[in-house]
Amino acid sequence: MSTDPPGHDLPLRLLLGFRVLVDGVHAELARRGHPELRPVHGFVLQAVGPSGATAVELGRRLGVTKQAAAKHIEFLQDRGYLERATDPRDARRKPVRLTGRAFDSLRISAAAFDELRAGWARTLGEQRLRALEADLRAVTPGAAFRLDLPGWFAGG
Amino acid sequence: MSTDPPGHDLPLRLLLGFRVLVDGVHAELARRGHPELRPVHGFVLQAVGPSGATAVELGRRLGVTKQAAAKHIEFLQDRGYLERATDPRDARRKPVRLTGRAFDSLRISAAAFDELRAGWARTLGEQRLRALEADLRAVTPGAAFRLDLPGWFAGG
DNA sequence: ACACGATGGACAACCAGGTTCACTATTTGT
DNA sequence: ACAAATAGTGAACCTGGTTGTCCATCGTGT
Repeated sequence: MSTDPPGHDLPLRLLLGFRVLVDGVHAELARRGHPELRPVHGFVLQAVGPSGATAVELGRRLGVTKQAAAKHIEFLQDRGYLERATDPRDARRKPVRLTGRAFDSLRISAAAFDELRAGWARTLGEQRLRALEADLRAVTPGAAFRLDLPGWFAGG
Repeated sequence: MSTDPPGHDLPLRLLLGFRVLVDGVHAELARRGHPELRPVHGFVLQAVGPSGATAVELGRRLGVTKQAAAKHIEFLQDRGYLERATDPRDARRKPVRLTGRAFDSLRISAAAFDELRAGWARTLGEQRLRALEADLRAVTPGAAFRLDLPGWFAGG
């Protein structure tokens, strides 16, 4: 009797929205000197954070194994986004830190996300956009971001 | 001067929302006799559709190569979700059709997505949810679903 | 002081999913 | 009739995830 829209439209739109925003940011990143960065790398750099992280910590934050985290570290270190440090208190730990280049990319990302959001605000109105954000927060868990998109999606 | 929320929250919430819905549907699918189906498979079955498809057509609909599509076909055929047919007009084509098992899984998925949507409607109110759907449609392209999530995200 | 368990890092093997390249069979069009 | 386009298949390769294994280092309890 109700004429509710079909439920399958919602997940599609959510994913599409995610892709639109992330693609927009990475187009800007590519323009501004970071063409090698893929969506996944932004999340990794974000997870490393200003205080750095070890492979184990990074894996925990991202919801993947330490080995998977180590592969990302190697990739980003090779390209100048991370640098290794040592921990004088614990010779086992080999924390990585963000380089200037990494901070530069994070600044560009943040600005691009803000600009994209402003575009949505122009389309929807700030009021509606805030409602959208609030509603999404209400129906999603507060949980941290999980990096295992490929495996989750396709079944690793 | 404005105190706009940071733009980076939006993509996270969109992705989280997608995951919540898809995880919910697949939990239900697993309970109802389809534990092997991964998120990606739902999209493949949807893309095959009631009228069937060949590997080339499927690849086009999903935005991946025909070889990638063929791998999905092989997987789903082995598990009884797809069956091969022949085209008497063109011996090159080997279209696949959905089996009864596939239709069963699609019915379960549709019902689960509707139920999940109803849950969101209970939380947000039907009004707000419709606004959310309309707003998402307004800021996302009408484009079809692209299957290349793993490669897109991590850089294949 | 020392042995033992826990922790961090690294390496190898494996699987999934995507890609490109190459090849065969069939159809279509000139 | 023959050449170009199309459908399917297989192989090699890349990435990113996993598990399993091993070694070095730290912390703890006896």
